[in-house]
Amino acid sequence: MAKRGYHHGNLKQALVEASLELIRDKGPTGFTLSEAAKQAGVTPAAVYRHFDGREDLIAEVALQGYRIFGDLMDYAFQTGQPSALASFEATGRAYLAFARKYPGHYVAMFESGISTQRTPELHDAATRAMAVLETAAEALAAHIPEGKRPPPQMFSAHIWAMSHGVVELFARGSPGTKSPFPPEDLLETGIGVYLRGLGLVAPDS
Amino acid sequence: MAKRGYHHGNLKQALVEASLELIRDKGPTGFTLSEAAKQAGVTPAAVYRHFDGREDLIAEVALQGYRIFGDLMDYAFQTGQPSALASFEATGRAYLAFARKYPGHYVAMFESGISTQRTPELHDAATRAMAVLETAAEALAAHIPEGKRPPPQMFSAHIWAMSHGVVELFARGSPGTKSPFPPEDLLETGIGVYLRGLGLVAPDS
DNA sequence: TGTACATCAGTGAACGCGCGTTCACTGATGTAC
DNA sequence: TGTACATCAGTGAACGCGCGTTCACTGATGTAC
Repeated sequence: MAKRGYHHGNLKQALVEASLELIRDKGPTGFTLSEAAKQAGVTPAAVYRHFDGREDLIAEVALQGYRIFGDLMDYAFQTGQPSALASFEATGRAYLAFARKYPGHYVAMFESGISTQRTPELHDAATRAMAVLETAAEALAAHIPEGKRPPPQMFSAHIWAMSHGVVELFARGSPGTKSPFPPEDLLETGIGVYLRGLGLVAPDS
Repeated sequence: MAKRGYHHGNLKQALVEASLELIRDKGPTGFTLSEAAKQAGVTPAAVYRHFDGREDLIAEVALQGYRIFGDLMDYAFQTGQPSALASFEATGRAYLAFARKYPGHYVAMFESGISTQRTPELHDAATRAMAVLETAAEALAAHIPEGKRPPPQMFSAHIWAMSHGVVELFARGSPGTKSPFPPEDLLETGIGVYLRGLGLVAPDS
């Protein structure tokens, strides 16, 4: 793929991909700029042609992650249309699917400690991804009788929290905990019960 | 408190408390054995009189955390008795309360990457804490018509996941995200909707 | 009460290591004429 | 097509740093007699 020789050809992206693997395998703690450089076949100093340093490299990984995540959420949302309910459920599932499919990005985004406020770009990408879930929640809220309607931001937050919790506690090998159920089932049923609680699903489906 | 002089008097616990502060302030990444020693007013080498090394020190912090957590869960459970519902809700709330009140312990337990399998002691303490939530879930399950009763482990997992998600995403300053609502409210309403979905709370309470 | 001595919790110096970062440099590429 | 030269992406050596860990040691404590 990349031309090899004195000039790498596509070092920036090669570094991102090396970082992705390292972050996935060793966690954000274990990730080092030097090792990422080594894995890309290059001197640590070369990294500074493309990034401001270690943090900046992680931030780029996270940025790409948020963009992929946003695309995935968008796609899931579209998949469920025109049903507000189906769209909402699909976006919930997309969270877990993303964590599974892009573990390196996921860790860079949610476990590396980098702030989404770091750059406007990063903030935008993160906001956009979240906006999809909120849009889905708003559409769903329209189906709830006006008087008893909670703010849509609130239940998008609930679903986001449950998704995140399921991923952290049961889908990643975190504290050696054995998951009592497949995470996908757990999230599916959790969202199901929740939506029933909102009166959006028949009690006896 | 502690006698000062050549002999510290209570160095082991002093190290645990220094670690607690460091972990709280700098995260598990920023925590170093040397700095913990320094903060306890002692040479790094002195740490090895009481711990096998850096990891072992973190593990002790986590162990104490799990014990406090277990006690808190127990207490919350008792508080809600004899109502199964009240007990269950109280244990859910206890998770967030613990994270707020013991942030250093919380981080050591859930974000430091140490495994609960590390020692039998640690495993026992972690298991015991979780067992309280499961007991509460079992008692609650008895109130659900037998046919439509999901396994109690499943909804204790749901509540655990939502609690954990709320803490990680909204109660800790993690990715610079502004919480749209107070975490306590978010968790309270989230659990409320969920329990309604289980048919355990009247739809119009 | 006083002395001898074992125990043990600390010191402090040293280590090797890998880290992130800097710097002057050099080799490859691409463009102007 | 060929040469001169600017640009730029890499090298490699060096740095200072703080880390976790080890070791022989020493000072304080507490117990036996």
